[in-house]
Amino acid sequence: MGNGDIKLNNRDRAVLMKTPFMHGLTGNSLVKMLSAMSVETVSARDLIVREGQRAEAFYCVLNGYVRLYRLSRDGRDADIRISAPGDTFGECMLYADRKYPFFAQAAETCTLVRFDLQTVKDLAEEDPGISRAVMTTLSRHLISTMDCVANDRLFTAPQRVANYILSRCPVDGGPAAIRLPFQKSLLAGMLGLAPEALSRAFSSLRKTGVTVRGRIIQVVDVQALREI
Amino acid sequence: MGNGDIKLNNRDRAVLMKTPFMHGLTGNSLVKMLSAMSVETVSARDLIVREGQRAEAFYCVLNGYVRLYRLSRDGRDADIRISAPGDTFGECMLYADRKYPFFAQAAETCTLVRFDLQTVKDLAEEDPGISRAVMTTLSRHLISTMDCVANDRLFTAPQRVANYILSRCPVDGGPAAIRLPFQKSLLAGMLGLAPEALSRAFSSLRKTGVTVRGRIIQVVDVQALREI
DNA sequence: AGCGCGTTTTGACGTCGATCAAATCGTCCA
DNA sequence: TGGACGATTTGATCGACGTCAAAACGCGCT
Repeated sequence: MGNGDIKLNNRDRAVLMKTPFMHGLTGNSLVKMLSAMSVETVSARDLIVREGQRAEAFYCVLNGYVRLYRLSRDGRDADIRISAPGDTFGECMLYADRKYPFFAQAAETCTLVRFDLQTVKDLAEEDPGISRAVMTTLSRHLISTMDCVANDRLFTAPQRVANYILSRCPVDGGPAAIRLPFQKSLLAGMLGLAPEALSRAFSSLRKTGVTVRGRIIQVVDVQALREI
Repeated sequence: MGNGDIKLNNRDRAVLMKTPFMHGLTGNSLVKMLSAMSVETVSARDLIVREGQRAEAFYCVLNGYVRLYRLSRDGRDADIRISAPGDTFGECMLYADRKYPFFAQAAETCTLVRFDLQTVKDLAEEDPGISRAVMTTLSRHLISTMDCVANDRLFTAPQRVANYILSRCPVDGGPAAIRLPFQKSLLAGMLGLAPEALSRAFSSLRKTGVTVRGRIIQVVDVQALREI
């Protein structure tokens, strides 16, 4: 703890500084915040937090992707959220139960910043800027999680995949190509699908002009995807 | 606006005062908060907010139930959350987009308190107690919405119904009876089911000792429900 | 360029839940 | 108490998605 961001490379530092937690911090608050932070590197498949474990920290992803999920008694798992670089997770524990309500697992090698919950909570009492950062982050997460519920309940697999593609496409209506930033199995979990269902959804989108080769997705007509 | 809580009956006032927004407020903040509030009564099926509408307020339910939902292009709707007495909704707009991401509809006649977003936002800057209330509420909503995603993805209809019953049963393991506080169709939407599916889930629970008559649900053995 | 392993795709099949329609139930009112 | 109306249940059918197994692919390695 307390080793600050000294070891961060430029890219990681830039990601961290763009988060609301670090963005507009004044001198003294910044110093204190740095003392509440430490940097961690975890390997693919490592567990970062366990459901039911007492919560003492929340995390910011600098590099890689983290899978938040829950298990059923018979061992099946369901993803709740995928945290990308710049995202935090576990910040909902600042003002709630003491136990994590999910597992967090590194989907690949990840660089994380760990924030001590109690310290940040204390800081938030003094610095409205930090409170604001917490509220902003919580609000966004709440809204995106509500989106997730609505998507699951309203849309079929091909529609959810189309929505995902659209969310990563430039806004114009013409052709586009995107590169998935992670494995398809992770995308499947993110959309609440089995990998096989994701694969079938992609092939059902071929007739709408979607071509998939490895992680590259090409779209003939972005506008047409919207009509699905 | 600004008519305060003068018109509230005792029950409604008690509900309001138990919310984190009003609970520990000091004199001056309390006065200001009161000036940001107004009381509204809405009839069954009235829309309280519309998706896409510019957000200028959030709400606290004092009486009745409010359905937050989204529509698909072809007119189907999906519930995202049911707000019960004591719950707030729309508070995620304090630090996020300006447009509501859902519709809110009174499921029955409701009494609500309307909070002006900008005023509360300004108040939160000065009063850490208010910030704390916002963060507490957002955290709880985020966690319960994550629970919702996990439930949808992990459990079948009968399991979700069993979970709901258990969440409203006294903790001990023996027999119990509960009364649904709303129509079954609302419960169905809450659990992400069609009303017919809820009905079938109830009847599939008969073999586990669950009896339903109108809004009364009787459970022979609470412990047995947990094993489903 | 060829090999080898983990990921993804495809096929076959079963189950769950949505949908539509019709019957029944509950509750409110006169 | 008898209706009447909306809510709920039941039945029949269908489509979407999960699961398991096997084939194909992609990618990194030498």
